[in-house]
Amino acid sequence: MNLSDQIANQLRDMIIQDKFSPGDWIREREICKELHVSRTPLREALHMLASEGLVDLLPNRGAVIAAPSPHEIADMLKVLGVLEAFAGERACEFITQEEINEIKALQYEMLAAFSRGDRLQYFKLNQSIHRAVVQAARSETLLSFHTQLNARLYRVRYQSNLRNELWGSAIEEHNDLLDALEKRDALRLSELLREHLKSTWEKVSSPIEDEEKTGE
Amino acid sequence: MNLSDQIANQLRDMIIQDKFSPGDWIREREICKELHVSRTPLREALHMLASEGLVDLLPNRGAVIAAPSPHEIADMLKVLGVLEAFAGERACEFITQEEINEIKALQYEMLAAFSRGDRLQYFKLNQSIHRAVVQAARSETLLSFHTQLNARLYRVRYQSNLRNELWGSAIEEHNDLLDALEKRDALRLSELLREHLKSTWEKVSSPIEDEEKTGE
DNA sequence: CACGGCTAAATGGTATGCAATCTTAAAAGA
DNA sequence: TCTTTTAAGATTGCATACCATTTAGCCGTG
Repeated sequence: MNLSDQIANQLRDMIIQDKFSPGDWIREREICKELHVSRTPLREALHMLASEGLVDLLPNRGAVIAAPSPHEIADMLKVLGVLEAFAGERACEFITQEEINEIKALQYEMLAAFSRGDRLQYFKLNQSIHRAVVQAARSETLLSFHTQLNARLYRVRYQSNLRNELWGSAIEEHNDLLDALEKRDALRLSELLREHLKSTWEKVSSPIEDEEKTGE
Repeated sequence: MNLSDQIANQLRDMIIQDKFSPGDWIREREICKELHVSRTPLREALHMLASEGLVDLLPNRGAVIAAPSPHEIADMLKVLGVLEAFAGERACEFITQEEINEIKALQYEMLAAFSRGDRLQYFKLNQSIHRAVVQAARSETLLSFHTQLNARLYRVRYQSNLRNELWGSAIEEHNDLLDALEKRDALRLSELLREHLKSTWEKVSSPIEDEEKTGE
């Protein structure tokens, strides 16, 4: 694997894990020292992240971490909802019993994380479940777009998950989701997924409105 | 605008306009001479195209123009259908009369191109109409994914349009589409768009099967 | 005659240097 | 004291040079 790709992955993780905040400047030389690489592969990595929408490239002024507005976030969640709804339909068609069992296992692990109050683990398992459904849809294109959108949304969703009082609310919805999957009820599943994303927006939006007040 | 971006645009156009064929190798130094730029910005551009799926980057072996398999093409068209169906729903909600009139105008120009037997112009107008519908959906995310998918599919669609006997078949479907738009019949429009992409696959798939025989 | 290893040329990967641009801070004038 | 201008410092953008890897051709051997 290329050094550029490795760096891109590292930066993606750093952005997602909040080592950078939206609006933060990325000073090339600084990151170079930190990752012990030269500027060329770093710059290539930044261009990749830019075309994924994770950073904005300003001419002669380098890169800043993308800071999507509430409007843009709502927009992305809408499209994500559409993609997941479609994924759900197809998943009902193609998913194997083993995959369903794996999702069940993830659901139980998520319950465990909830009981322990381990929000990070809960969040990751939550994401894994959604990813598993999309993977069951057997569409590379869908998976790649889903991954792209999730990367852009990851931070904001994680933040809202950390703060929100309703952070365990996905459990009920995921139970229904699993039920629909087992019965291969495509219509209900796709409806559930779309609803699920809508409720995500509600959970996400109130913290965002708080954040708005603290300034850009 | 960055030199890298300019180069990326140029390469995109060259790929789309068939100056490269799928599977072709991109020899960096060669293209550098041709475009009168150095390797650094060219390589940055290639990385961007790679994350858009237009080229594949092989470690230590450079870049090749992506050659999607028939299966992958079908997959992309499916997802494109979903995106356009959603776009249709939203377009019914947000589109203005001016935009509808513009689409009508494009439709008439398409008829003109059809009458003249100008396949290239016909094809471009066809694409413009679809893009106009997506733009009316007022979703940046949707538009960007739609653009990305179209770029990946452009060549294959253009090729099939050139060869196929049924190259004027979109006219009837587009008439229905306009009708649904004017009546703001979201359900029918989204259904039409999905159907339209399905028929695209049928038009695309037979030439591909022919091509398959000539070897990878 | 065929197969395999070796060497050389070509290609991609990375580092660094130089030029252009932007940011800043300080100094001077109003 | 505040504003404006200018100059220095820093940062990015691009080019080139160097290193590693791959590939293809050739020679030698079985």
